[in-house]
Amino acid sequence: MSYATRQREVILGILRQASQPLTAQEIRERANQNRTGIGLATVYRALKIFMAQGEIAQVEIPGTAPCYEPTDRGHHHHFICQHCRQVFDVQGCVRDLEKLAPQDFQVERHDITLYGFCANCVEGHEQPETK
Amino acid sequence: MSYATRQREVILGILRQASQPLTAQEIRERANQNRTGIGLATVYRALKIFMAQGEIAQVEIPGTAPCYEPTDRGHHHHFICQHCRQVFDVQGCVRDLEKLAPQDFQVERHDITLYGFCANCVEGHEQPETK
DNA sequence: CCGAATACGATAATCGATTCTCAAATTCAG
DNA sequence: CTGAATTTGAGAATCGATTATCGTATTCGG
Repeated sequence: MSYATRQREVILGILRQASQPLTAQEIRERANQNRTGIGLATVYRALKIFMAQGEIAQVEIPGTAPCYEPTDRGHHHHFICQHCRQVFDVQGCVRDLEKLAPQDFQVERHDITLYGFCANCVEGHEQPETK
Repeated sequence: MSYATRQREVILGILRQASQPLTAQEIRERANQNRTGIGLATVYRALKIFMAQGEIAQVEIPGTAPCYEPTDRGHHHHFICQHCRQVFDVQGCVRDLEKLAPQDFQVERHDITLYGFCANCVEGHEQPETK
């Protein structure tokens, strides 16, 4: 009912090798760096299939196009660099988040997004400590 | 350089009276419930002006159109009902969020978004405790 | 009150993300 | 290998959010 194709392998491979969530565009660009053209439509078709299979998940970051990442990375959150706009994975979490919601509300899940400057962009922006 | 108009008063009033952040569409709908037509373009023009003045801020929620809320509500976060899709303000916060980021990263701000069912929608969905 | 500056409303235009279309290419069961 | 089912790529089409256009209406200093 579904064929295994070179393109889908490439797309899934790119997502797995990436250290950050990627947008559909970024996936296409990386796919085309090496081999021949993979169409954007194909990327979206593959993403839809992989999401249906639970292989990957969409990460929606305000102000950025939706990103995708493998689901096998466990519970984590994201850091967005205000300078280079890259999205980084952040391990770890905090407890007691559910307690923030009003009592009658039922919290199913949560997202934490940190904004700031990544290691590469810290220099020159908002110097951390002019020690 | 900028005229005070009935429309802008209405728009700002709606945002201030609302208990939740509102989308441009929602603002227009509420404005038109009572009086005569306020165009969507006018809503966007007013929002842009109020944001430039620091009166209101944009709240970007993945999967929802951008919302707007007054800036005088202090530090808080948001809860999105997975059923009715409404956005609720959540008071309070957690500490030590900065510690989640890698050491070389500089955290400037953060967003916490809770997802689940609001008080009105809990019944019938994922019953909390079939006690 | 007058008139220039500014804002309005309706709608068309734009924008970025995503989906659709369709002929050609690929996959894979037999 | 063969052919039916599926997928692909390129570009057109669509979608929702936002912005631009433009003739008319409103604001407000003098």
